[in-house]
Amino acid sequence: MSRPEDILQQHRLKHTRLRKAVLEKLLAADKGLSHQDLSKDLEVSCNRVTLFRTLHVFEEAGILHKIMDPDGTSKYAYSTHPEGSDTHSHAHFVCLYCKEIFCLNEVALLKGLKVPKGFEKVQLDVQIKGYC
Amino acid sequence: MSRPEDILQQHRLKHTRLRKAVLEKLLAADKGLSHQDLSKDLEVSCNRVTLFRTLHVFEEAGILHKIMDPDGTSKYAYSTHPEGSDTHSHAHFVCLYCKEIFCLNEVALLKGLKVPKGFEKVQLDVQIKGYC
DNA sequence: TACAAAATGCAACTTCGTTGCATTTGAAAA
DNA sequence: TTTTCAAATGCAACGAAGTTGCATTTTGTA
Repeated sequence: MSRPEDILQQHRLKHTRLRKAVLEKLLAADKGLSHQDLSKDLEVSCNRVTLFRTLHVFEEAGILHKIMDPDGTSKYAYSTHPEGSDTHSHAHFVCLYCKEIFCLNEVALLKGLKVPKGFEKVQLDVQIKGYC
Repeated sequence: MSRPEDILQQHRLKHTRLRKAVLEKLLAADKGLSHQDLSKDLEVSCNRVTLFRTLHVFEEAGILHKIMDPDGTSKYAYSTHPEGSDTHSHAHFVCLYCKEIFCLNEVALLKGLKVPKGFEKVQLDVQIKGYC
C-alpha cells in the first residue's frame, strides 16, 4: 500500500495539504467518493473549485479513475492495478439504492471482448448494478 | 420493428404527439440520444420539463434505458431485447471524443459473471470506451 | 532568500435536472 | 356527441454539479 507522499512524488505533483488529504481518504475508502463526500469528510478545508481541480489532476495522472453513478454524479476511486490486469479497465458494483460504488477485481473474463469494426477499444468498464 | 403507437398501447400510456415523436426519433437512432439532442431534433415543440418527464416515463416503463456518458449527461436508447438476452443488461460503446453511445449486442459472454457475497445482482452494464 | 510556475481562492456563470402549481388534453363513460 | 376526470403539459423558480477567468498564495528550486 502506497503512501500519499510517494504517490505524489512518483507523478511529479507538488505536495500540498489538500492533495495529501484527498489521497489519504481515497486510499482508505473501499468505495468511490464524490466531490461532496470528500468536501464533507476532509479535515483540511478548501475551496469547492480547488477540490474539483485536484480530482481532475489526479484523474489525468491516472492516480484516480472516475465512475458515474446512475444519477450522473462523479465518484472517484484510487486506481489499483492488480497483476495481469489491463491498466485501463475496471469493474464496479453500483448500488441502486444507496448509490455507493465498490471496485471489483473480476476484469479477467472480459479480456477477449471484441468490438465492431470501425471502433478502437481503449478501456472497458463493467458496472454490475444491484443492491448491497 | 415496432411502431410508436403500438409501443404506447402495449404499455398503456396515453398517446400524445410528443411521445410519438420521441419514440420515432429513438427507434430510428442507432445511438443514445440526450435530452438536448432530442429537443434540437424534434419537429414537435415542447417544454424542457415535459421532455424530461417523458423520458422518465419511458424509462420507468422499460421502453428506454438510460446510459451516462463520461461527462455525466444522460443518454437514452430504445431497449431492444434480442432473444436469449438478459432483459436488464446492456453493452455500449462510448466514444471518448464525440461522446456518442452505441448499443452493442454482445452481452452473452457476461452471463456467468458472479458478484461478491452480500451483493444482489440486478443488471449488468458494459461500457467499452474508445474512439469511433 | 528570491523567484517562477503551479496551486488556491473567489465570483460569476452554465448546464442539467427537479418541484409545485395552474392549465390543457386524452380517452372513457354517459 | 358531450361530459368528465385523471393524466399530461407549461411555466416559474429552484438546486446541484461543474466550469472559467483572474487575482493571490504557496511550492520547490536556483
